[in-house]
Amino acid sequence: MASQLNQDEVLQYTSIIDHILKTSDLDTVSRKKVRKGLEQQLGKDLSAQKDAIKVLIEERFDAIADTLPSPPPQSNGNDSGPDGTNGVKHETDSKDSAVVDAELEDEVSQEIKVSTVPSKKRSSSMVEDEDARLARELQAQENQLARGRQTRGGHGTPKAKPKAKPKKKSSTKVKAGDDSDVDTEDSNAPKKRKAGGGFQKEFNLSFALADLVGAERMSRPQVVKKLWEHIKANDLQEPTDKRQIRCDDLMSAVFRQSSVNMFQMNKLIGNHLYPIEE
DNA sequence: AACGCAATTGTATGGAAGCT
DNA sequence: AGCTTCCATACAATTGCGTT
Repeated sequence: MASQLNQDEVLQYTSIIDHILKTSDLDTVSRKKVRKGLEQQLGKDLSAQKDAIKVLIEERFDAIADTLPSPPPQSNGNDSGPDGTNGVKHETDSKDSAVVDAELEDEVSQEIKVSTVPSKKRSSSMVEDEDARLARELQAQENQLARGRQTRGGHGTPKAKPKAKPKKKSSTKVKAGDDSDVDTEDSNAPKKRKAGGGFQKEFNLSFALADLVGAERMSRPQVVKKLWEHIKANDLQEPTDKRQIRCDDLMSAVFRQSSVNMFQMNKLIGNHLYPIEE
């Protein structure tokens, strides 16, 4: 098969392909789509020249991608570290929510561009692009690590809370404990994920937090548990609203606030958990 | 009295979509 | 049609308040 393209065809197809690519989203467009568009424009079936056209499309893709403004330097990229632990709030507070939203969106879209190495869309020929992407990804990760305090995904996860999911764990969850026991024999069931997921993952604790809970390494739930032990032992709950926790010296060192909301506490804990590197 | 929900994050899994 | 890849979602522990 694979009849080649003659000079005229190359010129003709190139201009059409260029047009299609320029009017499409390069992140989502596929060879197939371009070929279909080309067939549509020409009004004929090009399956006989599929291979040649495929090569041509990839060439044009590269060429056009090169002419586009290079991917946002992302200078800071992640740095917008929103919850920069303490004091950070003012940063978002001072901005219009609209502005913040826009920035957020921008950030997300950038991140998506970087991370979604659309291998299935771009296919094999874009290896160089892929390398560049990987390099940027690594760079971004390094930046994050360098910044030290990360809530580890705390702020970054673009899809972290896109939609308030209809979490209805409730009943199943309540009995999860004994469920898992029974699980062993009753394995014909959809086989839940074996315990040992994210909740069991241990983290290195910051000095302040380690001081507070009395251990240098713990999983998140364990930290929460210890914190509550500490809170109750010292009677740190606000009598009027028990969800409010008054911070004593040890806790102030961690949360840098005089009082903290129960849920906020969980959030802030993330700032003091660091991945354990082998 | 019992259950649902709120917040946090990492992992597993099922489904969907695209490509060959 | 089969394979690959990506995305969305459930779930794990913890507590206290609110609702039914």
